[in-house]
Formats: sequence, C-alpha cells, structure tokens
Amino acid sequence: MDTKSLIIEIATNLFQQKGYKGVGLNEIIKACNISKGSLYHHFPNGKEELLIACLQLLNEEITKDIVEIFERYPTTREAAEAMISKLVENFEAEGTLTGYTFSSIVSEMASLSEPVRNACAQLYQKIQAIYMEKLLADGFTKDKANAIALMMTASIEGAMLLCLTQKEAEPLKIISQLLPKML
Amino acid sequence: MDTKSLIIEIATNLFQQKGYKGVGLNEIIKACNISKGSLYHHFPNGKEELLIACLQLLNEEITKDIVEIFERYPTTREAAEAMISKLVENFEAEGTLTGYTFSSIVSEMASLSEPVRNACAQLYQKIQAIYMEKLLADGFTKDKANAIALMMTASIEGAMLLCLTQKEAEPLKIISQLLPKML
DNA sequence: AGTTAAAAACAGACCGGTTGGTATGGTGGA
DNA sequence: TCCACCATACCAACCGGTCTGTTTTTAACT
Repeated sequence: MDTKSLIIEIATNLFQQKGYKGVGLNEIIKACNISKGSLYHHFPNGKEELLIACLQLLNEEITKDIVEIFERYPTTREAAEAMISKLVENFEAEGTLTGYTFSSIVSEMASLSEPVRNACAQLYQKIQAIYMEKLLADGFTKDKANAIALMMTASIEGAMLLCLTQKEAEPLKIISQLLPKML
Repeated sequence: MDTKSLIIEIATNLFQQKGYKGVGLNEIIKACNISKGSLYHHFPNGKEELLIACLQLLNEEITKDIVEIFERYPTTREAAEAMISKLVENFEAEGTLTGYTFSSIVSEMASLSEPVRNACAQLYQKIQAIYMEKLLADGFTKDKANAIALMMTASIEGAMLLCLTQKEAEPLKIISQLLPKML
C-alpha cells in the first residue's frame, strides 16, 4: 500500500479513538513508521488536512457498510435492526465502537475550522440519505421519510455515546426495540 | 465568589466549548486571573481533578434546568417539547448549545480515566431519571418508561450533535415533532 | 538501451511555543 | 506561630510545523 493511504488509514483509527487534539503528529508518524518529512510531503497543510482526508475515508467506509446492510433487507425496519445488532455485537466483542462513530471528532469541531465541520456534515448527510431512500421505498412521504431518517441518525449516534459512557450495550438494544414505533 | 468556585465555573465553560484536551491550564488560569499555584492548591491532582469537579457542577446545573421545566408541565410530552424549544431558541440566538451538552468531553472520555467516565455516566443517568419519573407519572410501566427515557436522552443528544455540525436547528425541531409518536 | 535531469518521496534535525506539573517563597488572617 | 492561600520561577516533555538534505522513482532524449 502506498504511504499516503497508510497514513490516512492509521491516522483515522487514532483520531476515532482519541479525538483530534488527543493525537499528536509524533504519535502518528511512529505508528506509521515514517518520518515527519514524509507526512508533510503528502499533507503540506499539516494536521488538519490529514484530518479531512481521514473524514473522507470514514465517509466511504461507513457508507459502504450501511449500504450493504440496507440492500440485503427488504424494509427499513429489518435493515435498521440488523445494523444495530451488528453494532451491538461489535461493541460486546471489542468494547469499542471505533469505525462506526466519529463523535469524538464532531464534538471538537466547534473549535476547528469550517472545512472540518463541512466534512462532518457531509458524513451525517450521506448516512441519512441511505435511510431516507429506503424509507421512500417503504412508501413514506418525503417529509415523513426525512424526519424519520433524521431521528434514526440522531438516536443511534446518541445511543452509541451512551453505550461508551456506560460500558453497556443496552442503550443500542433499546433503541432497536423502539424503532418500529416510529415507522 | 471564592476562588475554587470561580475556577470550576470558568473551566466548565471552557471545557464545554473546546473539550478537555483543547483547553490548557494556562488558558484557564488566565481566564480566572489567578496563578498556577492557586489552581494546584485547590486541585492538587491537577487537570483531571478539575475536570471531574466541573462535571459535577454541570450535573447540578443541567439537572436543575431540566427539573424546573418538567415540574412546570403536566405531561412528559409537553415538558419535552418545552425543553427542546428552549434548546432551539438558545441555539438560534447564540449559535451554540454550550451549557446543555457535554458531548465534547464524553467523546474524549475513552482516552481519559475511569473516574471521568463515571462522572459522565452519572450525568446521563440523572437526566434519564428525570424523564423516567415523569413517564411513570404519566402511567407507563417501568420497562416502557425506562426505554422511552433512554430514547429521549439518546435522540436529543444526537440531535444536538447534528445541529452543531449542520449549523441548523432543524434536527432538534424534528425530534420534537416525532417525540409524541413514542409516547 | 543507456544517460541524465527533473521530480517525487522520504529522512531527521531543529524551531519557538505550549503542555501539565513542581518547588519554593511570600502574605494575610486566626 | 501557624496555616490556608496564593504567586512566581522553573522543569522536562511534547506540540505542530519548517528546514535542508538524501534517496528513489519517473520521464525524456539521444
């Protein structure tokens, strides 16, 4: 794999775990086994440029995962349940939700730059669009589909936060049970 | 006001805005107009001890706010709608939700210590307990009340994250509209 | 194919500034 | 006299970022 992709991949992981400010460049180059010169060759504008590249990668990865599940199941309800149970499995096995949420970055966003905020917004937007498409196929009106898709995004993201703070998978499970009520 | 309370109050604000790693001790003592010696006199175990004190203050403040609203309205539905519309007002007026969410701290938590995680968990727990009490008064069973309270906490927290990334109050508004469906 | 120059990729020393934290000494009131 | 309270100077470690120089790859021309 080329160096640039390697940097992005490893940095993405670190950013998800510790947040933007929580990871230093030295930590990144050590994990990648590269030098600082190399990093700044691929990302001349430094750390924040790297972060945005990471968010774009995350965008593709998360989206791909969700799309796959939503194609496999006939209705939004079944797809959502399958998706959440996958999250729960992952959380109970590894004790983390890295790879599925990036709230650690989003919440720092306020003190970061506009491009970062934009990259985050796009990510949420894309996820919501997947939900919405399925909801429209289910026969919901445009307005309803939009509202429900947003509710799904918000509650799942919030539930992941709760799971991480409580060290329990219960919040995600309960959300999953309650979802049908909204549909 | 005594120095210790002053430190906690100002630091709380800063932590909420920029997250734990995003605020330095120098920034704090400058904002408080005190010296480092003074800070370490009141918080001998340093930054993290201060953070936990801040989380406890937040606990009281947020809780007080929510309790007030939930006492003023007869049902969970009305109280929740009032609470969210207050959030929306605040967001549209000031462009921020500081004072109502602390996700910036929660999401960094993974890389912080156990006591910090605990303080965060207690905060969510307390909020949820307020919702739950009201739901029980509304006549829900214990199980249902617990599930709905969790859903409320998660979706509102998630919606706040969405509002901040999109710079729009729409997510909170839509959550508010959809809430009655769960009740 | 062989030569050469340019460009891309990488390495690592180095920069000023900041980090959280400590040690010491002073000051005011009980 | 004592002690909570505060101020200052200082520390090693680390921060993001720049610099110069070396290696490796690519491309062009004979």
